[in-house]
Amino acid sequence: MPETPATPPPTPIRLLIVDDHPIVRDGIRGMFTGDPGFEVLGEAEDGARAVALAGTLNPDVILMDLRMPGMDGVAAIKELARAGNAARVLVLTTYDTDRDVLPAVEAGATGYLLKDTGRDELVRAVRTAARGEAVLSPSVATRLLGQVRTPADPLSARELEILHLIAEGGTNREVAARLFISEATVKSHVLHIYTKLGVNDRAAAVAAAFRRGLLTTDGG
Amino acid sequence: MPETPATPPPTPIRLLIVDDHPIVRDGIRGMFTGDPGFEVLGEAEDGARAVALAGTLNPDVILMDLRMPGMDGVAAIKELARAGNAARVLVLTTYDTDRDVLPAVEAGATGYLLKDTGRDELVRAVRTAARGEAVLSPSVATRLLGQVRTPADPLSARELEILHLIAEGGTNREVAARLFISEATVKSHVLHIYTKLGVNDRAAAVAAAFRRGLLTTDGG
DNA sequence: CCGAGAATCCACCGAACGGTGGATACCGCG
DNA sequence: CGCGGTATCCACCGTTCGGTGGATTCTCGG
Repeated sequence: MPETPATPPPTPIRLLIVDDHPIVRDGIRGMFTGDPGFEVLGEAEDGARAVALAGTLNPDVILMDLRMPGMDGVAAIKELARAGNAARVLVLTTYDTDRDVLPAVEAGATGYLLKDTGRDELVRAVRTAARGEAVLSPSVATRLLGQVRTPADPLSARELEILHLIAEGGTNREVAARLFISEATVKSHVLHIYTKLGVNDRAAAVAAAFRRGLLTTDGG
Repeated sequence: MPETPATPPPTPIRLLIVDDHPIVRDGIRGMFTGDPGFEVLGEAEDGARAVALAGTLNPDVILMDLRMPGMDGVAAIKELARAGNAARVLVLTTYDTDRDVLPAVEAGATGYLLKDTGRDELVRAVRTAARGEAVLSPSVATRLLGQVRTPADPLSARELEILHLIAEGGTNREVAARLFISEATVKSHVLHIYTKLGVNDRAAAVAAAFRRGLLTTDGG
């Protein structure tokens, strides 16, 4: 079957891959290598390296992890915006907790996907992001909808500090002694924590905190 | 400098890659492709597929994720042992909670690594595992040492049930009404939970449960 | 300047918790 | 059969928690 006159091949979408895990970087690169619609410009293992490379290489889309040592993904997204870099940032990460999703979206990410995304879906998502259109994984979309309905108040530094001590089993009295404040003050903070997390007791507060990424299994 | 008479090239270590995330499978494969010391025989996205392929392909080492839909990694390791398959299983996963590490090790895994393992370390680990020697990431080794010192008692089904209700903020009285038992019974279970988790109050119990994988952020 | 939020603090009081020291019944295993 | 673990249940009591309804001071942004 004769073809219509050949049109020039479209300019490939140029990618930068940012992830602290070598396996993941290799996996992502492997998904796009060999596809003429994409060109992998380079890789970075943290946010600072990503910002530097983006300034040099001018990618169309940056596939960005969030939790990385040194400068994390959110900080990098902010820095890219501050520097006026035109690249679209597509977050690709394991975590869909509130603590991860919202800051990234607020920082300016064009998309947010989880690492269980299949190859075809990822390719489509990168194309969508390159056009400047938003792309969200279903669980992230659900979580954002939830946020629109019931916006969560962030805990203050002091409240977070007290939440950690509560999770270790500290009574209000022990927490007070630890922080050199009165037990009444601790109770005030505790009640504020409950209000913000929408719970009524310590156990539920701790659970909600884990689910929101405020407390983590690696103690940090 | 003249070389000694050439010895035949060593037989490559034959690998099977098992992970439900396409990105990760690609990444792992990319790490070994092109290295003449290894041959990637195939890939599987869950435990059942892994067992079937291992029976057909007879790999030397299986790189196995644990949390997968359908048959998970631990069940697959057990099934491989039951079938007398000689392949060494090197667990490669994101999670190092007690709930993940111990069952895998008990099921017969030769090694346990986390996905932040770099390429060189992973290659070394695969070689080690192929020789039948154990290989553990530092955090997993630490956790196993902790288990040897203070073996953890598993929570009974009832205790787990109550733990979930506590994490939702249920008082002992509410939990009792929910389960059609007396408040005294709930308190007995609660105290047993504390003893087994090594804590003294509900909040610490919930935190410990999340850290051990007994409670998870996806409600399951 | 004003208002909101964060941090600090108080008193009071009923509810709930944690600890103690028991008890019985059932099941599975050696 | 005996033992250990699980599930169920009790009474008592001191401690802690959660709720209520305040208060003051400081900082920051509009």
